Amino acid sequence: MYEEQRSLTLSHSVHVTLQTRGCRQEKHESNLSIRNQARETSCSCDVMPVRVMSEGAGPNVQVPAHLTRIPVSLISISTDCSDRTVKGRVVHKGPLVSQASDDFIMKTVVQEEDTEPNSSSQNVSINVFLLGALAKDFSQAVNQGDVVVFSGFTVGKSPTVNKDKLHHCNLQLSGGDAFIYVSRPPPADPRSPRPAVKRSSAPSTEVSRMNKAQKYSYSRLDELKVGAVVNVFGVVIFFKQPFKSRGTDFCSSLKITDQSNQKIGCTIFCENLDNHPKIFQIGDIIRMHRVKAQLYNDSITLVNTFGFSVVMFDGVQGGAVEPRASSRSFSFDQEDRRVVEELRAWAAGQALLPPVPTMPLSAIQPNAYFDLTCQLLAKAFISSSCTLLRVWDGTRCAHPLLKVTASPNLTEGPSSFSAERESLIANVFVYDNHVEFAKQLKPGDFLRIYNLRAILGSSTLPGLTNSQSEEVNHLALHLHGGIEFGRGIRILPDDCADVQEMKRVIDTFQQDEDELNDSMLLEVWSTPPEVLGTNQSRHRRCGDDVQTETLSEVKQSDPGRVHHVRVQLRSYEPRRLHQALKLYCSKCSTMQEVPDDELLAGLFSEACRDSEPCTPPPWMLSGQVDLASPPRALSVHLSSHLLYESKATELIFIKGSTLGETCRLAAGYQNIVPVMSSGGHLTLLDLTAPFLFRGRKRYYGCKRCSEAALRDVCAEKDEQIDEKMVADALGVQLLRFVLLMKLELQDATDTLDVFLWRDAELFFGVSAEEAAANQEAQNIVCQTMNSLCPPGGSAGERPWLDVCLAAYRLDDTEEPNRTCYQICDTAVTKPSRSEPNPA
DNA sequence: GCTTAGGGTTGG
Repeated sequence: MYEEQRSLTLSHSVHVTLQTRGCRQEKHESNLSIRNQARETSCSCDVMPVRVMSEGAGPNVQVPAHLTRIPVSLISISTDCSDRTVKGRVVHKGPLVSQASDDFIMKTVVQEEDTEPNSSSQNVSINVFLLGALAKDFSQAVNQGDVVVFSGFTVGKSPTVNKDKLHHCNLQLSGGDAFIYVSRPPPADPRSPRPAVKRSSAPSTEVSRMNKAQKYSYSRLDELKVGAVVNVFGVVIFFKQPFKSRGTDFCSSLKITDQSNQKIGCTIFCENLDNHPKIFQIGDIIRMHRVKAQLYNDSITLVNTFGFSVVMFDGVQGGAVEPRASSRSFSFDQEDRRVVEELRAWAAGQALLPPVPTMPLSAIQPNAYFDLTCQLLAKAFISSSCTLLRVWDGTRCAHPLLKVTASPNLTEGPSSFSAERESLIANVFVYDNHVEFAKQLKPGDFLRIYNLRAILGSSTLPGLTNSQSEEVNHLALHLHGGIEFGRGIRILPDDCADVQEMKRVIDTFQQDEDELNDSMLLEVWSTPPEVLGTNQSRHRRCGDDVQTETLSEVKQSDPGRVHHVRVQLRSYEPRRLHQALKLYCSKCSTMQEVPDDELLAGLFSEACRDSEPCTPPPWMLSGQVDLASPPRALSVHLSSHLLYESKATELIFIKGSTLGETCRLAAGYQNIVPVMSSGGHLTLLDLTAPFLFRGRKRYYGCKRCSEAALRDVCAEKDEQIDEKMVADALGVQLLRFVLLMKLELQDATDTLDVFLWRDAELFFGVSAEEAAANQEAQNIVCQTMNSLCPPGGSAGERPWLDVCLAAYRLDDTEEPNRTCYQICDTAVTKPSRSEPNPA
């Protein structure tokens, strides 16, 4: 046991940095840098989106270190391209096309040169579209034949793949996050076949002359001309969640208005859901670039065209103006802020409020239609056209809510909750097309469900038993099939204001709820992650050569590998430390709860009850200790063997003490073994209780693997009596304290549930045994979790972590294909002030 | 390859 622990704490292939900068900060910084960009363009090359690097030369512009290159052949629609670069030679440079005044577009083709020799040319040549000022810049600064590195791009499906036989995707660059790095051979090389670009190390001779940050001009909704490609702002007065069209794309349908009072329908087709506007509610403000005005039924509608981008803003007056973009790169400046605030002020005076209000569960009325912001706790299969979502928002509905019990094997998430929590849970039946969407929802997700209907009575509900038919006056919620009235479900980000508000309510409730979490956890973890604990997988350690991957990439990989990820901790279970402590038997690989003091106190008082005289074994010396309050006698037994070695008091067997008394005695003696009389013999207590107390530490034995009996402990004179020696003598298989937590990791691409178990001690820098016994160790664990996931904090307040994950398949006959993940070789290091922020 | 949708007074 100790050797294993030692090997854990001495494992030093550690890979964690706790970056001190959170998302929220990052957002502000990035806004700041965009503003700086406008201000500093004349004096600094650092902020120019097209930069020239001289290969192998001095202190030149460099591609920021946090960006990693992705081979062109690996690019797909689903690739997460944040922090990715693409490198290639410019093999074609198209003309600079002016779309509108001061808005340009340009196509170039780059070819990757240093890829696998057997890659086909189709895989390594890719179309790149440059939009806005970047296009103009590129046309001036870059020549055919130059090697360029792109970052801050988005990936789209190439519509010309059959014609040009190039890569099936294209790259699109526009706005503040997109950068192009141009590298040229060092000027010292006289044999360069291409015209030498004069360049010294001084940035003032930058080849690119950066224009001012792109200025977009926006059309009012009453001045749209059929056929024109325009940029617009508007207030959303109707919207549908994106739905699958009969064509290749998802379609978002919405209607917007502005100060002109024109109401304009908009249709957005995008194959990738991420590129659709993130509209949360009516009243949100939308900014669209490059939409085309078309005529339909004598009215103008707006449809997205090439280079389309959309950004949403909350419409509430006085709130922060935070862009909610649907593309990695977008522009945003003070001018945008001003327009948003003007629209907010104007809309506040209009009757644009939703016809269907968003309301908490506490406000819903029978038969009403409403939007609900809630957290998903569990979902259950009802039928192929109906799924049950069990949700709550922390408020109590004024009407009794229908209780639904779904079969645990058809349920994702806990199949039951505490009575208190059950009384707050609303059952939402979602039908037809929403069933498909509901598949991607995970317990814990924050949702907004649009156009829900509250209905009394259960007689017609699917999947309910007769015993529930008496609940005729109970409310159930229904999300009917179809997309009319904006019916649908949306996952809300954690940092959304409404979610934050709801979390505050939920947290208050959760603090009162406690012991039941444990049974929930056991349900979630029906299989403890023991597989990794075996020696055969010990070699799966991480190495420095492992590249950082996104969570979505990790999920797509086969198990059996180690991954490096950069993630935030979205949530974790259990919230209380004592529930994370478990007892683990390394012999039979089972895990069990640590019994609580109430249970133990009962066992001790039970053990006191049998007061019939008993014969101690012959090797024992017996005596009595008289207690004053309450007045009674404890029998004390010592080993005669140890007495002979002058170590008699180093191991004391005690009979008749309460749990509290045993603990107090343990503070003064090295080893206390509680015993009891049973059938005229002295025996150990049931192994649910600790068989040994040493100071504040308690040691437990495995009921399954122990053959416990009272036997003498034979220690040599200078030998220390420890728990291992006592356990060996008594035939007890020692259980080891372990920490077991389930962490929900998150990055831009996905979320992933992982266990923290095998290397939990390394992670916290604390042994589980210490955490079970001493407050300081407990504080370290709690403080660590609080710093990684501040209670009530938004995503922006959570640090980014570099974590090593082992993916493995469960050796479980019930779920043979379930892949599990565990954090390994990862230690949390305290953020140091001197640590520089990455660029 | 250049479409797809184009809100509409609401079930289980």
